[in-house]
Amino acid sequence: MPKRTKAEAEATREALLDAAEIVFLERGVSRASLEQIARQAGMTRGAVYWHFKNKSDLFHAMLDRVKMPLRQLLDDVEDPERPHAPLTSLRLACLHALERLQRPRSQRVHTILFHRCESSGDIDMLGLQSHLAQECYDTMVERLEQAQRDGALGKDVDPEIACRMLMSMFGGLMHDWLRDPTQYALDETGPRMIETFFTRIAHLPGER
Amino acid sequence: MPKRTKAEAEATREALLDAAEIVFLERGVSRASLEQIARQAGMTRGAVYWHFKNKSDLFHAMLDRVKMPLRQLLDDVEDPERPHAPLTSLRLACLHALERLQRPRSQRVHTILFHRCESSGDIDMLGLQSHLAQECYDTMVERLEQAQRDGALGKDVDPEIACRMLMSMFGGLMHDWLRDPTQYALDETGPRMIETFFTRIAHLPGER
DNA sequence: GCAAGTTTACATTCATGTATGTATGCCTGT
DNA sequence: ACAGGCATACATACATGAATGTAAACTTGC
Repeated sequence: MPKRTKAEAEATREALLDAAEIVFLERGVSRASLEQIARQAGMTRGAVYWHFKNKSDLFHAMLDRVKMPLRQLLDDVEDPERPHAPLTSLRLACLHALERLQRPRSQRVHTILFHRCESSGDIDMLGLQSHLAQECYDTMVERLEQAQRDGALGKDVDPEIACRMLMSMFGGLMHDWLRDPTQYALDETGPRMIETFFTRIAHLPGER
Repeated sequence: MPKRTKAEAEATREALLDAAEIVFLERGVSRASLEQIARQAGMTRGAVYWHFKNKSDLFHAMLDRVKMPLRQLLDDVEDPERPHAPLTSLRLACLHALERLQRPRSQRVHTILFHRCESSGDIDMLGLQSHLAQECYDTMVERLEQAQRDGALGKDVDPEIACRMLMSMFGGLMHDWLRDPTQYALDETGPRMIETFFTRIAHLPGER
């Protein structure tokens, strides 16, 4: 029964993306065939090739549905009326990101990114990740330097090093937890890690 | 000119593993064909199938050449005559691991593990990683609990949380740096991150 | 009726595994 | 010590299957 209405066509496009998430997740991106994805969505490969140029295009379209730059995370937690201290902003943004990560779609896609795909040739995970990381680094280091000027950072804590620590810790946390979400409760352990990091990196009461 | 001496056969086996590292690295594990690996080693697929059961077997053999459990790292830095404080042991082990990571073979293989392979079906990265991580967690948490009993840990620092933080940070550091080793000098930034972590997680002078 | 959306059919490529060929190293008996 | 004989260490050839991309057919909204 080909040729649906325009809205139905858009629905099959979404169904194909949903299917891609499922199949990529359980078979891995490279072993997943477009045939399997199409069947998962109740379609045939023809539908895939109509909506997407090829597997790589489908993959990137899937990513676009969950993209969320740090900038936006910060905007979400920042109130233009009463701005937070820079460390507070970063901390809240991290907590917010943790919450989002647990949303089913976000969790699926990030699991795929970390554990179910390899960077090579037509996908180029590295360029994508590097770009994201650079942007993240720039905005974070900015806040941390401000925090230092405010005297909010521990005296021997270098902003750039703290920035790398936070990025590595957060990325590593995602990596570890997504590998096996049953090993610990992210919504308990995650926040405690974030809290401990910011508490300890900050200028402590009693510290000279 | 087939049929080499026993020593030569072992040499071709090593050559095949070297070739696998190179081809896996630049093409990704799934896109790498045994043909390409064999040619990289100056052999044919026959040689590969003689020495290894299939690609998965070859892959695991490649991993076996760089395996280094945390236990061994700790043994390397610990002097049975004069044992270190637990936090010192962990710190030294981390630094030692960073050094090893920069060795060409280790760097290549870990880059493959983090960025050039996907967990699915006959490879099962997840089981492998989970096992490693669990072992790592257990031995680290042990030391951190000892550190806490010694009063060496900051008063609001939970050993299990600190353990996850360190593991995530270290794993994230590897992940980030291996993605693009030119972005920063690991032998500068790495140690400074480790130092900052242990300094700040430890009980600080002046802390109540 | 025309074009959007989807199916079916087909041609091509490519990796895998296996089976077979083959020359050489190694060993054993004498 | 050396002459078979056998297992080793590969190379080559082939059969198979699976995935891709494209072209053509079909079906329905507008």
